[in-house]
Amino acid sequence: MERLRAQEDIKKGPWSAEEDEILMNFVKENGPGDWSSIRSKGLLPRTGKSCRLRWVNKLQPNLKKGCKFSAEEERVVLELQATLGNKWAAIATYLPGRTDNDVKNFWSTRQKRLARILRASSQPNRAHKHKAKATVVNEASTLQASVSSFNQVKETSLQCHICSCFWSENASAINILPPPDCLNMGTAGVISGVPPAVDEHTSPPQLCIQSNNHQPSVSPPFGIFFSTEQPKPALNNLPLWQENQDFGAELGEPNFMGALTQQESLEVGNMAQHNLGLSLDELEATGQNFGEINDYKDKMLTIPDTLFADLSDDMLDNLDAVPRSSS
DNA sequence: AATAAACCCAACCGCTTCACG
DNA sequence: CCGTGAAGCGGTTGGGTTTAT
Repeated sequence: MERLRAQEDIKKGPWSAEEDEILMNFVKENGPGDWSSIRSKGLLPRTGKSCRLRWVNKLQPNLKKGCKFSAEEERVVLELQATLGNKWAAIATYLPGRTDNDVKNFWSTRQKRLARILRASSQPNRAHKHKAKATVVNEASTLQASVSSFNQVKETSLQCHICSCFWSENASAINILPPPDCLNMGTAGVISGVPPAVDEHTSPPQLCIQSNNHQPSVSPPFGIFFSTEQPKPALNNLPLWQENQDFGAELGEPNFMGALTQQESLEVGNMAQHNLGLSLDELEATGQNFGEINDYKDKMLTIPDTLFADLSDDMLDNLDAVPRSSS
């Protein structure tokens, strides 16, 4: 009975300014901890859990309030999410002024947005269907070659079509970030960079390479992640991100991937990765339409026509969400 | 101007981990 | 060891705000 009454005394819902002030004063005097004593001392009718959350997410100093994630923050979130998974608290430690809740909300919103854009871009355009193969082969091999050489030269410069690469050695992952202003065929960006000073105790060793002659108009994330444990990093041998594995479901055909061979699944999945990995904010800000971006992505991957031979019309309609050459 | 859709984010819930008696 | 409570974390929800139609 006592417990029941105690539960009824617990206040929920939005915090008032007065409650915030009481909590701030408590932390000022006692430090951020012993949250449950706030209620047991009768200071606030809130659970310790609620008090802690309020402090962590809203009241603690140095929080970035009311400003959107920057492109750099976005890049960090995407890179770390790919490496760490949904470890929001861990990811937030790399983003000063951001909480795990911030990162979580950012990611969640972004995923919804991607899903919406994916749907929106799925409008049927049969004229472009089945035309993926012709112009893309060379670019795919270019990327492949670049990845291989990058593996070997690491710290020196190299020529390729990719303008921005991120190499997280401890995570056994390389993130390739090709901004669309490198789209022009034949444009070779000189990539050079040196490993930044790294405190191995506070941050994972990371080599960040930026283009010398390109300031990406659409900054990362736009990436392919793969394990360096793969003996030969090749486009058709990349492990999929989880969201790629889920892509079949996104297409409205849960068994889509299952209908394909593993090799085909990998290719489609990585193609989808491109689609899902766009930096939407900046992409939209540039005013570029998705057709252009999709054209670009076409140049990065080869999708054999045979892939589509056995798919239903509905599935093909959905696949229009995936980049396809307009030529 | 009205309405719907999308976005944003505060706060809750449930689960796991950890510390302590 | 075991039980219990606190703290921490990730998932989810709901409501307010902004943007698009």
